[in-house]
Amino acid sequence: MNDGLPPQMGQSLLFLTDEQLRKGIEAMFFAYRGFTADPDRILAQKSYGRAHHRAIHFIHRSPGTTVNNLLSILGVTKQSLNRVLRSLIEDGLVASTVGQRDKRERHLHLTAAGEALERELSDAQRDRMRAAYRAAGPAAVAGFRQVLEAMMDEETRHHYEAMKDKPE
Amino acid sequence: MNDGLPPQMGQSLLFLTDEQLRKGIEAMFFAYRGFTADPDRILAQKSYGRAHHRAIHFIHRSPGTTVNNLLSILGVTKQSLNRVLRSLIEDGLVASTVGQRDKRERHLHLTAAGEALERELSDAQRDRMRAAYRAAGPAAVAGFRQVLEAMMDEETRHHYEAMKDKPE
DNA sequence: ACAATACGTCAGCTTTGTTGACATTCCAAG
DNA sequence: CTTGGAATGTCAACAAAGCTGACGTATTGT
Repeated sequence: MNDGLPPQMGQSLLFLTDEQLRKGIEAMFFAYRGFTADPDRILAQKSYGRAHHRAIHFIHRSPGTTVNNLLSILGVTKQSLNRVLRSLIEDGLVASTVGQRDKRERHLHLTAAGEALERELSDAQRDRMRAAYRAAGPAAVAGFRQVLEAMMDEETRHHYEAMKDKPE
Repeated sequence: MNDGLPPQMGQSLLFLTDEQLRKGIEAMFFAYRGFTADPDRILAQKSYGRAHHRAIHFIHRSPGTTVNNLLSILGVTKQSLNRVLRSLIEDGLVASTVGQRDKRERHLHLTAAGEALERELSDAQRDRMRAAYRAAGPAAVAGFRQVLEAMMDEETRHHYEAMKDKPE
């Protein structure tokens, strides 16, 4: 339990040592690779990338979302998103419809084919997540989420909270 | 507490619902942005990228490591790593010395300037990590680490475990 | 009428990943 | 001892996906 740390250090602060923080940083780096590995394999077969996955995920989560809204969630430029979106629309995975109230807006939806790919990707990602959750147990999962939420940028956390409690 | 889930579901498995898994997936995505944001800002000023940060981090952790070893830790191709390494060597942040036993190998070390940048980057990253840890508390941090470790690939976890307990 | 907004696009650049080809070095089989 | 294959690392060229900047168009709202 003792990591060779100064015994005069308050016992309750041992988890804030540089050593503990470094382990957390490396865990984050290595875990993120695992987190993306399974979807990446599926995407590579279809010559898509992670950018496509992100767009598909959030269009699925917020059907009818506008380009601008997606932009601020993903935190990329419109030129960058547009490249991805264009290929998804051309391939018939995403439908873009002109807004009724405001005709400048485009509302984005997944087509049946888009939903199918979304399910394939999220199934793969959830499988790994489920295995990790099951191995770690409910208390660990609660801590996991707490730390991740505390790690987000202020603005990012707003996006996260906003879609946190949407019904499936 | 009840998320609108079927009441006949075992109480202990509520954390494994698709809904909970999706929240974890999104938390992971958003948190990783925060995780890299501070170092990214520093790196941009010096016209380096995340790849440079990763190389610097692991050379700092394992001084004298070979290119091949670094390769398997980072999980990229040697050509990709080489480009990054070359610029770091040209800029005098990394020293590459021919192996004594095996002259094919190059042993990598950080120079004084390299150590200085490493410290600047890891200080920035640790600050955010520390704030998150402090906000979440020691129990949450333990759970955080447990879930991340369970999320890694088998081979990746070996790399993680191997450098987990090295002295600073 | 006019400024602001939402979206799309063109051009060009950077980072960071990829494959392919190649030089050097080591080691082991013949 | 030589020689051929494996291992290590480098150079070249290409692709994905991010970026900035400029511009066009349609629509909205003042």
